[in-house]
Amino acid sequence: MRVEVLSAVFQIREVDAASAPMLCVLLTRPDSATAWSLPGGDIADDETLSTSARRLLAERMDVRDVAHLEQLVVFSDPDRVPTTRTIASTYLGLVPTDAPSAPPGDAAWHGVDRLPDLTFDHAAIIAAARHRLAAKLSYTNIAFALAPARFPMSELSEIYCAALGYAVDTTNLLRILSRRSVIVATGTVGKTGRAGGRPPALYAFADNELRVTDEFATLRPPM
Amino acid sequence: MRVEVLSAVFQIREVDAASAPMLCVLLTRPDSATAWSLPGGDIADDETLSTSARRLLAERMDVRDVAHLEQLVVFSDPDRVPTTRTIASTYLGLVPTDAPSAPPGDAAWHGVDRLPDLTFDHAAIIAAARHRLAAKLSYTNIAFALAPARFPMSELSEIYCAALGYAVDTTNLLRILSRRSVIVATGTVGKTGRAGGRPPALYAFADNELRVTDEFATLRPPM
DNA sequence: TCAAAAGTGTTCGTAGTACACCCATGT
DNA sequence: ACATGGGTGTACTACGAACACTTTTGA
Repeated sequence: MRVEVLSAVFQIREVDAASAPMLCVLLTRPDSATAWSLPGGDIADDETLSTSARRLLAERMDVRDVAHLEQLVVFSDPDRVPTTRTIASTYLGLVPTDAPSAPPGDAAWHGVDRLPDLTFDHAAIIAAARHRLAAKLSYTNIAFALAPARFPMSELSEIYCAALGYAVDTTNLLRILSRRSVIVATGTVGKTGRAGGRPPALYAFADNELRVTDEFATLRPPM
Repeated sequence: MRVEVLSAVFQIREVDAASAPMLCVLLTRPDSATAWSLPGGDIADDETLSTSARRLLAERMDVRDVAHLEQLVVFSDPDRVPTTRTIASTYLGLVPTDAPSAPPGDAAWHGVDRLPDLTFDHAAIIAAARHRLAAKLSYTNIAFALAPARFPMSELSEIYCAALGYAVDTTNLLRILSRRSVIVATGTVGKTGRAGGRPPALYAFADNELRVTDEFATLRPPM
């Protein structure tokens, strides 16, 4: 029985200059296989699953700027890998937009809406990761791990839009995240765009660690 | 390397007649060990982790009425079990109040606020399970797995109170769960209590499967 | 001075909390 | 009748959605 670690690592990237930035996932295709796979590998004897996931991403994918990493469910169907019984402990990883990332030759970032053929149940793992990310965007500060250190609100809005799959109102996003003390104004301003326009104020996330910001939508404790 | 399955199984039980019902967890102490443990064991070759968890609970604990079972995080610290490297895939299980449960001699239900000494990291697993349960009570119909088939609102209120650890307003609970179509009135009425009082209407959960009822507290999709 | 982008303010709806008050039953 | 518990109704609050309007810049 094998135990493997698989990571769905996301980054918001500009796929082409014309269109809006997109949520992308890191995939690898060793030995020029036909289908792409999630990066991962076997756990070592002296490491936890999460350190193993981080090590494998650094060693094999040269990805060292994973700002957030969390466990997804374990995939344990006896037949998920035909050859040997393999239990996959899966992870969601997030890389900020300003982190350099030059994946090796056999790896590449793929827009989540244009995924190629994937091995085994890796498509389901990516779907679970997307779902988890979308859910946590609404009640935690998880976007800190996708955003650059400083950013104008319009850019943050694009990040949310790419991760959620639908437009969000930049105005209200600022109000919500400010009220919850998720983001703070830095006092600095950015550069105005190519076609003129008011220079934007720059914001930053208050924390660099996951924090639940809206714990009880309902049934909150008295007082 | 061993892979074990451990389950934190909860049931709301009347510990003593005088006090309010309490959230209890099923523990076992084989061979009269000093510390108690969560039920579990090794996975078989042809089963998934969840079927393994269900099988082990039925075989060893004679618990067959697990209405809801879901994965918690995997505990993978190399030293969590001193003797052999053991990765624990943990589960949260819920048993309705009206399910018969006569655990075998080496097992017993323990109130979560009066836990005995526990082996290894089992206390942390129970804490994670409680946390998950409390969170899901506020945005899913997960209480279906704790409540009996039919119940007066006062009883459901006690269940929520026991699981959350604080009082909930029965009146508002009815309104919230009705609006979300989590519970429905059955049209029947229960028996009045020992000291008189109006006989309560009986309600039932609309579904017997986990459903997210309040997906987006905020940032909901447009329209 | 005009277009483009950013920021402010206002209105509206709705969900949830708290709590007072009314109803039905056994003793 | 009255105590006991169940149920209904009604403010009140707060948060978020939508959108109009104002401000600041480059061309």
